[in-house]
Amino acid sequence: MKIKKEVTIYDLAKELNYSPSTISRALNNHKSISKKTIKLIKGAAEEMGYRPNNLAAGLRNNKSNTIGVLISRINRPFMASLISGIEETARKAGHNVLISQSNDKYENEISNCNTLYDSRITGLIVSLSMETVEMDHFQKFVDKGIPIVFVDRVPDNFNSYKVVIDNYTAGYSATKHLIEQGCKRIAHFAGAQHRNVYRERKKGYLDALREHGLPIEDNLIVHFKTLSFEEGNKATKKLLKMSNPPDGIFSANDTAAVSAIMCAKKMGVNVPEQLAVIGFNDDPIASIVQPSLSTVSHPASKMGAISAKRILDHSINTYDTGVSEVTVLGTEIIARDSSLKKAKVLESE
Amino acid sequence: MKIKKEVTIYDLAKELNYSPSTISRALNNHKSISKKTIKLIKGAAEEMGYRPNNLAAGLRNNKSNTIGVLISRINRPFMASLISGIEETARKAGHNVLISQSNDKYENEISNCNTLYDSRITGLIVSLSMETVEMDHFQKFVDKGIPIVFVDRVPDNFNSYKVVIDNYTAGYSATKHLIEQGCKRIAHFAGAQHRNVYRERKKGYLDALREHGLPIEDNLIVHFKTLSFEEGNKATKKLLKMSNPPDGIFSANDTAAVSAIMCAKKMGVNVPEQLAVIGFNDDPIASIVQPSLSTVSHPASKMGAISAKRILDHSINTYDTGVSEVTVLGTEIIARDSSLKKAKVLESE
DNA sequence: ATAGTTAACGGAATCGATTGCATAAATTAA
DNA sequence: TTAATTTATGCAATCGATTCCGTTAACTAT
Repeated sequence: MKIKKEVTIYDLAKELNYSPSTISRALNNHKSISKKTIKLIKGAAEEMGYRPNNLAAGLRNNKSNTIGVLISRINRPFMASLISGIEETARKAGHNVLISQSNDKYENEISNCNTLYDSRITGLIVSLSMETVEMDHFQKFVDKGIPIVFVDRVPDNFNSYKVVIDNYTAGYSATKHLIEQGCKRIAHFAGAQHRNVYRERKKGYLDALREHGLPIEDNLIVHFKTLSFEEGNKATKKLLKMSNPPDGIFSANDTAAVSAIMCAKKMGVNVPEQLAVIGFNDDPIASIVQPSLSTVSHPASKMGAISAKRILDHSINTYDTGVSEVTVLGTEIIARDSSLKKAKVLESE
Repeated sequence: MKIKKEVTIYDLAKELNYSPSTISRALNNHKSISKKTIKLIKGAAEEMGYRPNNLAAGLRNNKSNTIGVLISRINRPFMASLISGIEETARKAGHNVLISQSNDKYENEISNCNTLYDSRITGLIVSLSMETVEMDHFQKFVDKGIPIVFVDRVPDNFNSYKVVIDNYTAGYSATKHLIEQGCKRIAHFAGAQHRNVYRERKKGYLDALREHGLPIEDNLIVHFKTLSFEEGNKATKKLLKMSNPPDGIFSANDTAAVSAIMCAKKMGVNVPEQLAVIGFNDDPIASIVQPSLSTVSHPASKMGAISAKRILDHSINTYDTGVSEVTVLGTEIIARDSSLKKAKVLESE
C-alpha cells in the first residue's frame, strides 16, 4: 500500500508562498500575522490535511503537553474514576494523558517513572505503590521543575503538591457512626500502615473509640496485606468465632467490608443487628450487596480533576520545591442498611 | 529554584571525547561499536544522569513508541480491565499508552482521534462510541500506515484489525442456558442495535428461541438506550406487571440484569424460581448481588493484551489496508444462583 | 609485502515546529 | 516631506537523536 507523505508547515509554505515562520505563527494565532493571512493559511491547512507534529513542537519547546499518570492499578473503581477525572480535565486544556501502572511494585514504579520522564511530560500525577518507601526516583522531576502531584496514597517525606481526602476525619466519622448506632465493640480492618491513607483511617478509628469511652482491643484490629475479599472472609470468620465477637466492623475498604457482610450472613450472624458494618470508597458493590453497605464516599473523579488542574496551573515562576501544597477534600458517610440498627428498630415499630 | 540543564548525547560526547553518533549508537547497542566503548559510554550516561529524549528520537524516526487508546469511558469494569491489559503488554515492549475517552460522543471521538494522531502514535486501539456511524476520522491513520485495532465495539464497514468476542454465540448460549433451566418466556434487554455487540447478542437470543421452538414475542424484547440501572428497573417493573410476565431475562449487560434482580425481589417475585436472570460481562457486582447473577464472562484484559500485541507486531511490510483481520475470543457462561432453577430444585430434594 | 576486509568511529544532514532578530512596506507624526 | 512607528513577514538557528556516507587503522589472506 502507498503511505501518504506527511503534510508539514513547509508544504504549506511552498503552496501558499509564505515562509514556514509565517505559517507557524498563523496556525498559533500569533498577533503579528494579519487576520486575513491567518484565515487563508488555516483554510489551506485544513484543506491539505495538515496536522501538527507534536513531537517536533515538543522537542523545540521541551515539553509535550502531556500529563503522566502513575498508579498502582487501573482496574479498581477508585482508580478508574480518578483517571477519568484527570483525562477530562487534561483534554479540555489540550493535554494528553499517559498512563502507567505499577501493580503495587516498587521496581515498576521506578521504571515507569523513568519512561514517563523520557517522554518529557508536563507534569506527573502519582498514587504510590504499596511497596514504595524511598522517593529518590521522583527527584529528577523536581530538579527539572516538572510538577508532581501525589494523590490519595501520598508520601510523608517529600514536599510536593498533594491531593488527598481527610482520612483521619473519615475514619473517625465512620467509627463514630457505628458508635451512634449502638456498637460497643468495634473491630477495624486496617490496611498497610506505612501508607498514609490506612494509617490515618486507623488513627481516626482509635480516637473515636477513645473519645467515646470505648476500650481499644488489639485483637479487634486486623492488619491486612491487600484488603482483599479472601482476606476479609478469613478475618471475619475468625472474629465471629471469638468468645465475645465484635458488634461492628469498620473496614478500610469496601471489598473487605462486603466480604464481612457475606461471611456474617453465611454464619447466621445478622447484619446490622448483631454486626454493623461500614466500609470505605463507595464502590459499586456497596449498594448492591444485601444488606447494602454503609461506606465513606470518596470524590475520586474530582480528585483527578483537581490534580490535573494543579499541573496545568503550575507555572515555573511560582513553583518552589521547598513547599508542599496540600489539597484536602471532604468525604461523606453514606449510611445504608449494613449499619443502620436504629433505623431498623424504628422501621419495625 | 534552579532548574537543571538536560544532559544530552552531546554532553556525553564532549565529556568522553566521542562523537554524538558514537554515543547514540552505543546507547542503542549498535554492532559497530566495541563492547568496551559501549560499556564505557553507558556507564558515563548513567553516572551523568542521562535520560533519552523520546521527543527527539520520535521526531527523527517519525514514531513515538506510544499506543493510543480511544474508548467511551474508563470507569467501567470492562474498560478498565481492557486498558490494564493494553498497558501491561505495551510497557513490556517499551511502549507508552495514551488514553482518551469519548464519553460516547461522536464529536469527542473525532477530536480525540486527531489529538492522538498529532502525537504520532505507533498504533490506535479503539472501542467505538455509542453514536459513531461515520468512520472518516480513522482514514488518516490508514493513509499513513498506522495500524488500528478495533476492540469489542467494532465497525462493520471498515477493514482493519478487530478483536472481539463471539457475541452471537454468547447470546445464544446465555439464552439456551435459560431454556435449559426451564424458562419458556424469555425477555431480552437489548442495547443499541447499530453496535455490533448488542446486535449479535440479540441475534443469538432470537436464534436460540427459534431453534428451541419458543415463540418470539416483541413485547418481551426491550431496547435500551444505555443499559443503565434505572432503565433496567423501569423495564423490569413493566415486564413483571404484564398479565403473563416473562419467566426469564437475558440482559445484554450486568448492570441492567442486577437491577432486574433487585426489582423483582422488591416486587415479591422469586429469582430464579419465577424469574431467571442472566447478564453479560461478569462485573464485580454480579457475584455480590443476591441471588448472585449468572452472566457471560468477557476476557477483557486478554482482549487488551491481544490488541496491543497486534499493534506491536504490525509491520509496514505485511500490512495491507484491504484486509480485515478479526480475532474472535471465546466467552464463558458463569452459572450462578440467579438462573439455576434446576440446581435449586435438586438442592431442596 | 600488498591488496582486500573488517572494525570502530566521525561528519553532517535530517525530522518539523518555533522564535529572536532582521527587514521591507505601510502608516503616522511632526 | 521626512523621520518615526507600526505592521507583516522572512531568515536561520535551535531542540536532541538518528543514520547515510565516509574515513582511518588494524587485521587477514595470499
